[in-house]
Amino acid sequence: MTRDTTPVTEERQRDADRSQSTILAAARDEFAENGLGGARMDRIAERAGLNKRLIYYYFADKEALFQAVLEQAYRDIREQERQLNLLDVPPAEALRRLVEFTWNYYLAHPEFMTLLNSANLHRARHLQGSKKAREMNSPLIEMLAGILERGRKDGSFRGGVDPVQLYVSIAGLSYFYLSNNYTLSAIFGRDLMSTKAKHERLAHMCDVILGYVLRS
Amino acid sequence: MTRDTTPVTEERQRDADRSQSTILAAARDEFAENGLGGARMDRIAERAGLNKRLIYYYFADKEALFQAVLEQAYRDIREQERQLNLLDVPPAEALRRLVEFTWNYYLAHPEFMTLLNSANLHRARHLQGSKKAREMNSPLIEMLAGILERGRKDGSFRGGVDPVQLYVSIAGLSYFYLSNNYTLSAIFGRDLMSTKAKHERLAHMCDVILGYVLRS
Amino acid sequence: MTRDTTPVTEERQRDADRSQSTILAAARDEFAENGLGGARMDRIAERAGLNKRLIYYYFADKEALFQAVLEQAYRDIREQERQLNLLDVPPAEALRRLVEFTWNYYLAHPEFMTLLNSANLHRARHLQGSKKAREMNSPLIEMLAGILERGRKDGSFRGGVDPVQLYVSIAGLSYFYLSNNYTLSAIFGRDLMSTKAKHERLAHMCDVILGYVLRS
Amino acid sequence: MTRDTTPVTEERQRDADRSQSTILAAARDEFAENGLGGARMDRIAERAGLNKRLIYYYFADKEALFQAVLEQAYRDIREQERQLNLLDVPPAEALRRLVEFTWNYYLAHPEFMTLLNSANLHRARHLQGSKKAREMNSPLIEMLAGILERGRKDGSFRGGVDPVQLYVSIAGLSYFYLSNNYTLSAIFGRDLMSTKAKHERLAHMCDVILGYVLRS
DNA sequence: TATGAATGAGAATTCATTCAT
DNA sequence: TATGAATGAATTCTCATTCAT
Repeated sequence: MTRDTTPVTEERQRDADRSQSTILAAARDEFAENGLGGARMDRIAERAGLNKRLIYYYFADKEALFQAVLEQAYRDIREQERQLNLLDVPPAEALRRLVEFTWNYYLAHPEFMTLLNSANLHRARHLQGSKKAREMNSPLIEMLAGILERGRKDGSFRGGVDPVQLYVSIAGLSYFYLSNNYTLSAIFGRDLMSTKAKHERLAHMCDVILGYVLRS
Repeated sequence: MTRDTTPVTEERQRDADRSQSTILAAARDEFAENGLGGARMDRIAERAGLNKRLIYYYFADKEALFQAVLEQAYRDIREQERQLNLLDVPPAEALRRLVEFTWNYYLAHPEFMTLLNSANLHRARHLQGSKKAREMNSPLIEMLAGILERGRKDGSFRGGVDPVQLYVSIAGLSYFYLSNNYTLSAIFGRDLMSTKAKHERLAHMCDVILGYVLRS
Repeated sequence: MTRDTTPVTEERQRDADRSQSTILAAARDEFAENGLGGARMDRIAERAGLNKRLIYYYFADKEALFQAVLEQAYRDIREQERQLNLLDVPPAEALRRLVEFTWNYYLAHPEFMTLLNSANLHRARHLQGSKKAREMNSPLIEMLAGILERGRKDGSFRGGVDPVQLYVSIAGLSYFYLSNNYTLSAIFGRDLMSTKAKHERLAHMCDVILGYVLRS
Repeated sequence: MTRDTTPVTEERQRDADRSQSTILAAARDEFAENGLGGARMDRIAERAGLNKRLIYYYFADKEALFQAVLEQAYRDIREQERQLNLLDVPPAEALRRLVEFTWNYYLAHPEFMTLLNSANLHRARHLQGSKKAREMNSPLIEMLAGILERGRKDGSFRGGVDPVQLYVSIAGLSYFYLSNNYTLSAIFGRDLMSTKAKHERLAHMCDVILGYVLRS
């Protein structure tokens, strides 16, 4: 009997897990494209290919779903960040790689930026509720601190650089360009997303960060 | 007769104009607080202290109202930017003032950032329709170009700096910090909006920009 | 003084009359195109090139305006009908002309049919209120009675034909074809409004009416 | 298990079907009484005893609902027409029955006329969209063609009668009288819907049609 | 006579959510 | 676990009508 039911249960569990992450992925896309206010539960169900009612089976309501999506998004980026290994790389090169990583992550995950915007529009109340806020702290801060320390020690970097400030600056340089690329393109009348433009932006950002950090 | 009718006409005109800009201001606040999807026409009317129907009398629909708000927001910031006179200021100091101006504008007008986010969430389609997109080009670009030129000439600045890239970077440094301050505060567990934190951020940004631009 | 004001008053009166009939014409078109429920006071004002408020100056409300339009429409058709002089025409030819007149009137005034439909949709309550209902009686009834009498006397027409019934039949033969021409065209898959089709219809209707009335 | 689920599914299906046709019937009445522009979705829901939202669950919008009502109305009349069996009836009698059928159908289904009027007010655009327009072709046309053929063969009917024209005429004779009965009654000052008046009309129409068709 | 501004009631449609199975 | 049917409360937008001049 046990043998009989156990696999069934497991299978069900697997189905349940799959449904749940299908919903999460669909919701992420919908929220990313339309914001929290513009997202539609109907469309999420449709994207997921599942019944709308099922969403409510797994998530209390739209808000809870958004919070889950947000947490998942943080888990994803932190996971990627943890893969970055810059311990053996010379400080300047390490910084350059870090800038590049941030840029590429936003490029590959534009939804992360819109989710972040939505979260902040709502004053991050979805994070307040989450006990995991602290877990969301980026491992990049630690990494940056290490790099800065190494650079300062070998005399190539200036001292007194706050890794948190630098982290925010690195992110901001990519973020503003990519998140506002539609309005910026319209205003400047040039395509900011062409291959050439993207190369130039990345080069500029590296110059800025290194120009700031390198001891002259 | 003339005396009688003229003021009447003017007052009417003034009423219409006043109603329209009252609506615009109310809409700006509502859109800024809730995004395009989360904004409520009812609330806009309520904020404006005017009949909801009147909004539709002056603006075709929610979208058109949003577009009008956006255009107004750009007019406002460009107006402020034009006031900045940095011609007589030494290049390095001029750059510092420019960073400071940007920072202070965002601080004083947080709604500008959320409006920008909303506009980009919708792929700037409200700008595409606007013939004024080009008028929205920032005078800061020209100003920056002049400053960079002066700095290069007097030997204090490095050459080859693209004013557009630099403009985007200056904006991005403030923008990311302020626009995402809720999530960042939650994650870092510190208040990014304290007076001290704000001072530190401004100092850091000036360091970054000048560190990059100054010839070592 | 009298001399001075009189012409002014007359001119004003003329303006007033003109405005009123401009409104009536605009309203007739709007009601004809959209029915009573679908007509829009805004559009009527726009069509008339006059301020919406003015409509209310001359007509109590939408209903009263519709009633005025209806009365005008009846006045118009009765006026035209009165022009028909068939006294000197041989009975059979007179009937043929009458059929032709009806057909041509509907062709030239499709709005008359839609107005009639609207009036009947509302159970002719706009006519009930009108003291003029009786004035709306068609002179064609009398005319028809005369023709039938002449035909019966000269032995060419059958006796016992009710002029009212015949009037309704003559009208009905044109009306159904023209009023429902869109659905009929769609269903039959042929264009009922081509020149050829119209000729055929007219010939058919004459055949029907004369076939019925002529003594065999 | 099978026993358990089958009826469930069926009942669900039946509920959905029932809701849908309840809505259709309610909508038909509302549209018939008020026209497309005058009909109210609220009232349709109320008439149906169902939630207004449900209407939108099954029908895209008011227009689509109207189209569905129209198609249903055509299905209904065509269904009734198909029941008419006039093959074994002598031609003259067959024609008489056809006139009578048409008359009685309109009498019993006055909503059909107002729906038709609404459809034509809107230039039959609801039919254009419907692939079924052709299916709506009346079987009466074929029937009429057969009757005319039989009558011509046995020498009682004249030749050269177009069944489509005759069909339109038969319909028109009833339609005009019944559809416009309110205005006609007001104008003539007599009740066109009294039993006597209706008898007289039917007799007249038969006389007209047979008078036209019968060889003298 | 004429008009632009303003409004309250209402109408279509939408949306998150729940029911019943 | 999964789903189609159903709903109440909004929400955007419309419309006839009135105000003030």
